[in-house]
Amino acid sequence: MSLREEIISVSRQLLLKEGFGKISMRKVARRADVTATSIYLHFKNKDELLLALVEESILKLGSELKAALKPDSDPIEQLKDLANAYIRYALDNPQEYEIIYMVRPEEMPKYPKEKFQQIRKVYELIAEVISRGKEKHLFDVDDELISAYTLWAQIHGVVSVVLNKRLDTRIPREKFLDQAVDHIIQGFVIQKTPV
Amino acid sequence: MSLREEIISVSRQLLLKEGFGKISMRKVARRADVTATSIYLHFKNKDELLLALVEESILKLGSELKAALKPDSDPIEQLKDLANAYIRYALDNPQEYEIIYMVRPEEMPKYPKEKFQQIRKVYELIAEVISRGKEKHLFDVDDELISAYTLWAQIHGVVSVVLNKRLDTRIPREKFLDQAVDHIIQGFVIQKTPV
DNA sequence: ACTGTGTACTTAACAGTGTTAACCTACGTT
DNA sequence: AACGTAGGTTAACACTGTTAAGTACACAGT
Repeated sequence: MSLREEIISVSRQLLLKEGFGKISMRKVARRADVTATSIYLHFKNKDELLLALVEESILKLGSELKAALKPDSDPIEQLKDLANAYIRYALDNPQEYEIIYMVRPEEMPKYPKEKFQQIRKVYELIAEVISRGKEKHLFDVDDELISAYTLWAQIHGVVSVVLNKRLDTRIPREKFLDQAVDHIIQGFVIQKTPV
Repeated sequence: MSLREEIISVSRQLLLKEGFGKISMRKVARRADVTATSIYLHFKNKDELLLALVEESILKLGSELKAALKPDSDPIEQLKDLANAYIRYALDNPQEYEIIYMVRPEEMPKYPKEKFQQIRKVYELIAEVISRGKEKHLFDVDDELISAYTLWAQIHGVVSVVLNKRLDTRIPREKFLDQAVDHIIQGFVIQKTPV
């Protein structure tokens, strides 16, 4: 294993054990049995190191979503499965999820798009499901890519409130999550009032 | 002005100018013309200082929402106004908004509830609108408090994606926000298919 | 008038942070 | 044999949050 890989592996361990906020160059270096400055031979700075972890986490999230997508279900069920898989991943792997949104390198705006093509693939996965539902006249959407982002954002918000411990203590977490998913999905489907 | 107030005021200035991540005890102290240790006479630690700023921001957000609520509109319109006011506040005051969600004191779980009663009032503002809509058979909700949290969470997610610059460059921001609000509101209303 | 108490502040220090400049050393190529 | 370079090192800079100990001063009780 190259030192670069070793550094990432050690950083990952630290991420899982203590969260991304407690990753420090010196701590990583110590566990990789090198000096802190050596890391700079393989990563431009700390942001780039963390970004490597972000990429890994996005990939993992993407594969979880892909695994949750049953190809024969109807689009509404598929969307629900995707939402629940997303929530499950986030709550089961809070550290790995958080780093995706919490790390914001300074140069983010002008960051090479290639780095984010993996995340686009995830969006397109959602967009496809929405497209299929639109064809079947199940979903009431205008632009499916925008809708995919909207769906993602809404679920992220729900997850984020739970992870940030901002949920009212009176509200049971599971009930909140279930009801949130219902509302979110309902925002996309065309509803037919049973006459 | 007491030193405590002066410290908060200076911290606020720093928050607005550089964001919450760049607030440091020594920087605050320097601008308040005292030493860093003096801050500890008025705040238990940095988290408590930041929490004071969080409270201020929540209060401000709350009053913006209250101002946006036209008492004579129908609940659907009211909900839309609240959502848009929320988004406007967050995008116009990113630093003040971010600190609300980004600061997570270690002892958050067991944090005194009183501190968060202001934010509860905001939730209850939303919950009331939802309740009124429920009475008028406009909204399809189970528990209105949970729905209020859900709505909040969804909007936060949408805002957060924009603020974190995670929005696809192909997607125009305004269109995304409009469509997101539409979807979110639609998730709450009972739709009647025009026969 | 003298002593004591408490408040509000300071200085000095600890243990850590990201990052850079300068240096060293071993290996592969010419 | 000489050179260049890849991959590491040490030392240092300028920060960070936080604590222990010390100081200066106002006010109260005797």
